[in-house]
Amino acid sequence: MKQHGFFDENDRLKELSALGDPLEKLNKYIKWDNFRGILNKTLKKEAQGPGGRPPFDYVMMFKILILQKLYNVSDDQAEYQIKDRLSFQRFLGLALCDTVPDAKTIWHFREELVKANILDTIFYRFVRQLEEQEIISYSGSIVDATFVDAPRQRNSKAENQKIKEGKVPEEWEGKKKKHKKSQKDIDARWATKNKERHYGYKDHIKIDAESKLITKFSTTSAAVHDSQELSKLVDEKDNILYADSAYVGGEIQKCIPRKAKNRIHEKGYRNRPLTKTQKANNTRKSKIRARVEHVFATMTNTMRGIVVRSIGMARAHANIALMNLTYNFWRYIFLMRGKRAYA
DNA sequence: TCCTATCATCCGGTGTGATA
DNA sequence: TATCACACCGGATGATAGGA
Repeated sequence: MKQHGFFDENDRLKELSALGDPLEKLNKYIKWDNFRGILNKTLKKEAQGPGGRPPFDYVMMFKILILQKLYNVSDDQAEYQIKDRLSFQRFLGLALCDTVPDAKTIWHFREELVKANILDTIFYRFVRQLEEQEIISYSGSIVDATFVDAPRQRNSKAENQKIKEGKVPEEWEGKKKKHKKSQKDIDARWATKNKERHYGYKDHIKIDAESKLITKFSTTSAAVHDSQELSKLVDEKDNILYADSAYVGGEIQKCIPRKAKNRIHEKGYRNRPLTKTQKANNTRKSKIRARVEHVFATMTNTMRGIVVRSIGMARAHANIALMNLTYNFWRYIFLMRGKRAYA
């Protein structure tokens, strides 16, 4: 395992002064044992015989994945930081003398969850808990998307052309080249926004306007337009729907439930600019819609970036699900801690 | 002692930033 | 622009730990 400096002193001080001990609060407010059932059901294998080394506690392993998303650390870093930090050990319920899972064990655990495709189930199970507690009200919903940058590939033009066609370049095929193929992301795509180039995926989310909790999400490559995923995000629970002008269009209106009030921004066109009234309407809508930007800001600043380091859509989707779930945990402890009007 | 999950290590591969 | 060091991902395999 590699050990190297990752957190500088400023990080530590910032964390201590601004957040107190967030991990302690995560343990206080999140009922981790609620996830034990689904994790055991999915991961526990039938014993093939007597004996065998016992696996690490699945809930503890799951908490490690949340730690990784909260602090944006790799598997190797997670192993090192758990050994190094008492706050991490306390969060996981480990004593100083306890064995810490190897970086590869963490990788394998995540891989099992990806293969079983249960991170969505876990995410929506937590959303249901929040609905039952009436923390999510659906009095207003906001839809938006953000780029999730992935490691940029250095493919040749010909290789990129093949990938665009949905094929795998021949040079990556074959027994000898299986390592190369496993390192190549053929699902991530390029996209440009505000003259900035992005490579990777998109996290399309719907949040509850009042609590700023994520209630639904979907993932695509970065090249898919925001509006294409709207139908997957809206549902009958939505009463008022907010979104920016990227979601304007004839087909789009069809997927909005009839009872839902449409508060999507109006869009100006060439030779048909917005009127003063339309601009004023957009400004009024913006006051609510902007709340979704706070979600992305928390992910960028507090959770140290919206990125994935994995390869392929399945793993990226799992990592994005974990990221959204971690954000919801974070937001939940904030709401529970203050017990004050939502900021 | 057996069985098997996990560990340790190696290898192949990519991306990024510093430097010349 | 090329090269290098470093950090990291993903997979394979033999060794090891620990319960029955």
